Amino acid sequence: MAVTGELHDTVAARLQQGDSRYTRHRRALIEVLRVAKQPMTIAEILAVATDLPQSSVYRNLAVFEETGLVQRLVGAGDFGRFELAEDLLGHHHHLVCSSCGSMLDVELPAELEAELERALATLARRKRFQLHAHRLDLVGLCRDCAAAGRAS
Amino acid sequence: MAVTGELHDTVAARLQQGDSRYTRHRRALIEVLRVAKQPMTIAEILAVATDLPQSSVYRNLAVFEETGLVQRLVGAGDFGRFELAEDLLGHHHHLVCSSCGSMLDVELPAELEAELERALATLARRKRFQLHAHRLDLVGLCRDCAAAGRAS
DNA sequence: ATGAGTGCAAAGGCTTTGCATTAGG
DNA sequence: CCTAATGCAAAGCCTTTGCACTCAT
Repeated sequence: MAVTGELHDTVAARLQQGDSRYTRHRRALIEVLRVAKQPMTIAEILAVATDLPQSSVYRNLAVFEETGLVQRLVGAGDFGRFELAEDLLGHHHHLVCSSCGSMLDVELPAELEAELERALATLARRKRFQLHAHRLDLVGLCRDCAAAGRAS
Repeated sequence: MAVTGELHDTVAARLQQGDSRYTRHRRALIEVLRVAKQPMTIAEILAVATDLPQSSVYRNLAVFEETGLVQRLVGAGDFGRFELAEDLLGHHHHLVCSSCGSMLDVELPAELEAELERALATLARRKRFQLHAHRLDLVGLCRDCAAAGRAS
């Protein structure tokens, strides 16, 4: 969505609106998420950014989540995974590997996505549900795990 | 899907295949899930079945999950929710309330469901992903929370 | 300056486990 | 009978917090 350079400006601006500061650690955290090809667990983030103290990561992810800059997902394992929010990354869905727990971003064909949205809106209306968003995950084995032949 | 009476037989049979027993507690747990109109958290289960010790609930849900009789879901809050597996309950999706965390089962129009499945299969093939299942959640405000006007 | 952010370590809270006991088949 | 299941309480583990210090604006 936003160009690499723009991202940090967007984040900075959004944070300042809430009297929050865009500190070195926060910048590093956003950078980790930007570079990642997939939603990350906190453990993964800590492994990559060894200089970030655990508590800062937890606290800043919470701040980002409240600010709507980052969203928490849940894949196959039991841990949450974090990625940049959809308005920064664009709407998409996930390939969730039930063997290794990885999550990969994918986009639906625009046509289907549009039809799905229409249908869900209708369904929500019928159920008196105030629809804000939808999540669609494909669950199965990622390329690597399928090749490795493990089925767990 | 299965008629009420059949359910317990099905569960019993499935458990016996794995050298597991269908005990009083397990029966009670399945019954709680059967009666529930929506996926339940462990706290909710414990509140309803006050005679079930916590550790039994945890252990038995784990057993059921491994046996494929129950599946764990994650809604809006941070807790897992449990419901009978799809082959017992039928394929469906969820209305997830981001205010109160409740989850309600819903079915997609069969036509759309079929088309969605076709499209996802194609997508998976293209990504070399071995698709086993999909999850689709509608996120927003349930009828009650929307009426109450709370937006959190 | 001056309050948000940080860092360490302690506290918290849900979940899992150990072990002796009970009960299902 | 023999092994799985149970129940209590202890142990685990990820996450959250308290508090004094530091840095961004």
